[in-house]
Amino acid sequence: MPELPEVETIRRGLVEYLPGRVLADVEVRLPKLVKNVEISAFSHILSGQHFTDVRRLGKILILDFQTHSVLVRLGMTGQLTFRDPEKLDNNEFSISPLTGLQRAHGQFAPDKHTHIILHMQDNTSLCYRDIRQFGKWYLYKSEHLRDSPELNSLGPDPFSEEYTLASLAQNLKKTSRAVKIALLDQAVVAGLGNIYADEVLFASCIQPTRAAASLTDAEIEAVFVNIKQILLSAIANRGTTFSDYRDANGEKGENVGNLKVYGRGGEKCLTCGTELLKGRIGGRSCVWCPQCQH
DNA sequence: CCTTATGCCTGAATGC
DNA sequence: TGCATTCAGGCATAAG
Repeated sequence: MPELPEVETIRRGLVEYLPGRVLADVEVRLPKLVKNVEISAFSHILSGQHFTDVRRLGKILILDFQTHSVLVRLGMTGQLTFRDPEKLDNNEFSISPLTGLQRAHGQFAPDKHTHIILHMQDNTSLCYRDIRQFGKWYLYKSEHLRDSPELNSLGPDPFSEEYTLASLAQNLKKTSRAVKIALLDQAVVAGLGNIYADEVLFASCIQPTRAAASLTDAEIEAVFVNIKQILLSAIANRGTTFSDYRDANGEKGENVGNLKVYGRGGEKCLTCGTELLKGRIGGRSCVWCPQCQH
């Protein structure tokens, strides 16, 4: 599921391809994904404009055009890939010798899960594929982007100047919610999802059920530092792929092997050997070490 | 203000 | 083999 490191990896891929390219036609096959404007306006406004930049805030990807910006929330299974027909080999998919399954080689051919295609004048395209259709797209005039509810409701991005120990401490100390749930709240800090929230709490030796307001200053500082370190490390590994996540080139990330707790419920803690517990906190699955985390 | 529940979705995994 | 059920979860929204 795309959290900050996955979205950042997609962004870094797209920024190599998109700026300067001109949109010829916008093909929206599943109109409900575009949330704040009619499809006709969405297509009409964007057609003919060129990409100026690709940015990210938290888990939100921002596609900048000359007069407008598009916000993309990838939800659970959203994929944004760049497609260049001139670079397609004829063997776009191959059969994995290990699994017998079709394995992507870089680019995705549009299929029944491809819901939005931005066609460029040079015949390349940006394909949005989303199996579970939890993704959301928004269109804003550039000057209104900062006032959008989607960006306005975000807390500090961990790699922005707004992300400080003081801001994190303030946001954690004012809520009695479980710290795990608080870390998933995009208004507290923007970018963590279930994978990295579990990883941050393990690295910080904090039980996920603890009330956020009960954390000591030292624990908050550990969380503050570990958020940045764990996300940076995940970005260096090009994100975590469990099933659906792919980068702008359709490639998987390599960060699964870097995870200490997420996806390892019932296995042994890599630090102390205790069996990792798996439970539900606030409706979300959660894995932690009962020995290492207090 | 808070917490909990629900709906949106498909596909993989599981149970009978 | 097939059919029904459960689970995965980001996020908005409603209810308690």
